[in-house]
Amino acid sequence: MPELPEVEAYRQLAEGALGRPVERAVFGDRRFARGSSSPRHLVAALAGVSFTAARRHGKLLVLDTDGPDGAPHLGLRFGMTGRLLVDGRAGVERLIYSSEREEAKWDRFTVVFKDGGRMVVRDPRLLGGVELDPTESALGPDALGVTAGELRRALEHSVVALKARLLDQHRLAGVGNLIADEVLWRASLAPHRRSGSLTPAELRRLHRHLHLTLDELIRRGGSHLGDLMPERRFGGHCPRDGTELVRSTVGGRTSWWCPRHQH
DNA sequence: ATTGTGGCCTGCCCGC
DNA sequence: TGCGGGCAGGCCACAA
Repeated sequence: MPELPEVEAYRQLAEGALGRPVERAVFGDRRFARGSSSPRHLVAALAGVSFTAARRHGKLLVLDTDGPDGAPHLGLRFGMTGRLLVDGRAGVERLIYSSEREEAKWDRFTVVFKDGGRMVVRDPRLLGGVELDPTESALGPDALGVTAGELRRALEHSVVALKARLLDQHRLAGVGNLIADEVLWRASLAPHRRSGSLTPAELRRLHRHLHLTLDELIRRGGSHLGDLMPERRFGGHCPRDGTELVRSTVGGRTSWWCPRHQH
């Protein structure tokens, strides 16, 4: 599913859409419009502009424009099944939980450029969305560049489950369910640990593994390519010590973890 | 303010 | 072969 590594791949793909005047934008499904702007307003704001930068903040992809009225920013979210295509090329090949099929009705939002090319958000389940001028300040620091101090501030003074905090995009942006399980497993921390209970050593360990894991998954090419992923099922075993994994719901999400080495 | 819960959305897989 | 139910989780509205 699109977590930080996939959206980073989408961002790089979207760089191929920069500097190309937009002829028109089209909603394949009006429900894909998010935020306070109507689909009509969003489409009108994009006509004639060119994208000037493709930025990623957590799982949010932002395309800046050279538009006149304060240069509108286009926010793209991909939910768990959304893909980005530029001129027919996909940002990632395989997307777990989504479908490989090509259905015209899944093209929820399309930007047609004056050169004839196009950028498409394809999302079978409509869990993503397109928003004009998304409120980036509502997001926590990006997980890829988060400092140890920022991570500590995102987690301290809270009795909420550690994993729930890691998934809270307002505190830390970019970690989704699969990566949360992978990072906690690598850092030997139980998902239900109270967020504020981590010792300085555990915080350092978590910070180190967060960066190592994200770097590795970006290199491998997807959030579903972690070492824990193949065992995230009934009867699955810990790749480190062979213990049968436990499944529980933490922070409202299905969580798999090793009862022997994660504390 | 913080925190937890349910709903949205629909492809896919399973059992009957 | 079709059908119903359960499942997946990012995000948001809502309640306590």
